[in-house]
Amino acid sequence: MNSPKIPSLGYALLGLLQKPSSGYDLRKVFSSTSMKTYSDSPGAIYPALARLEKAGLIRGSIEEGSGLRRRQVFRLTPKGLAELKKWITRSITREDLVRGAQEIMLRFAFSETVLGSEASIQMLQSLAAALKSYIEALYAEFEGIKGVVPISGRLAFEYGIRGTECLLDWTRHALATYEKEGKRKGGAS
Amino acid sequence: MNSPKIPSLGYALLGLLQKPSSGYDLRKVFSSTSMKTYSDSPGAIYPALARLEKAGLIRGSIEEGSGLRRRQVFRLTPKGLAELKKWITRSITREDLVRGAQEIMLRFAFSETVLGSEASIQMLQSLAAALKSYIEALYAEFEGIKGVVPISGRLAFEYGIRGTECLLDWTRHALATYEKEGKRKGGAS
DNA sequence: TATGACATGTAATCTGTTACATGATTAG
DNA sequence: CTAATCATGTAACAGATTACATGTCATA
Repeated sequence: MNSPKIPSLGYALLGLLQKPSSGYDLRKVFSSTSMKTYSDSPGAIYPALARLEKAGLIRGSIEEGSGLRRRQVFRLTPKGLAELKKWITRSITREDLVRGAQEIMLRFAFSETVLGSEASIQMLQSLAAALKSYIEALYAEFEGIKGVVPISGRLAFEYGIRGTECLLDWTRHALATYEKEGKRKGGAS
Repeated sequence: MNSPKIPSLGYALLGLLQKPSSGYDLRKVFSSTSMKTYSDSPGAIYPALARLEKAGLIRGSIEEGSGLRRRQVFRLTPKGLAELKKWITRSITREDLVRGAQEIMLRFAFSETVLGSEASIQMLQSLAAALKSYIEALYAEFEGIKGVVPISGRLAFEYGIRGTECLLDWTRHALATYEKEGKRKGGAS
């Protein structure tokens, strides 16, 4: 129906709202933890929450009397949870990889609590497949340019390859971790 | 005087304009090469070029008669070259690292042709120092959270560390490469 | 003559940044 | 009483995305 493209920040908020929180709580998450890549400015958070609420993905309720000032606590609606699940389970494309690992990691980080560890494992497998084909393409492009660019340009491109290979290594490490956990607990989910 | 904050795309354009190019040429670079992270849409490129020209950093001249349609070729002005140099030689901060490696790599890729290999080496040393301190901080934060997040969250954080360590490894590789090159040519620039 | 590559641009819209504004409550 | 922290928001502006508009030249 109406899917007016939710930006990355919107999904970050949906994921964090698995635990009901106020705008201020969310800002603190962005400013104090490792999610500093997202803006903690009120001019970003509050309008984004308003958009999500207008789209019916979250619902805010004012909490009075807890001592402090009026606080609006937001919760995921069923529609919001569905949207979050859809986002996490989208298969990983070349475009996702070109944009960088950040959004992929955000999806992965939420995958387990939203959908369970089988979903995390599936995401890792989809990621590994996309990475292998991407790395091949990068090597092919490298062959074409390595003679015609300065050393710094060649090295920068090499980092592009190394970083992607590092992500693939991590993927294998993560899969191995889930395998171990699965055994320890004796099975999936 | 007037430094109304040039966005990343602006610097990418300045760097590419070391070789005089038209807007269309630049778009092709963004759409066809490894710089796909930047938008190749005319709605991004042409206004960005207009801003740079208004700021006196580049100058466009219409090239007639080369067979095809009117083509406006842009060139760096001395002011633009100075701005580019300033951007490349800025020391690397924690904020730069948090935002990701992309802009750092862009600066590095241009450093050699704009300022020479000594500048590239200095940038690598500055980067290595910033990375070492950042990695320590990441490990410290990891200790605090690894018990309280789900496996997928812990793994995502681990990737943050691994990716940063990978960048540090690359930095050493790049420094070693310059050392070898320096020996082969018998000294710096 | 119609298609596709070359080449440049504009308009509407969306999102984020920066800075400001407001006001309650708590600690000193 | 004053400052800091909690908590929410708005307004002006900058920049990107998407889609559209325009027009040339080569080729099939």
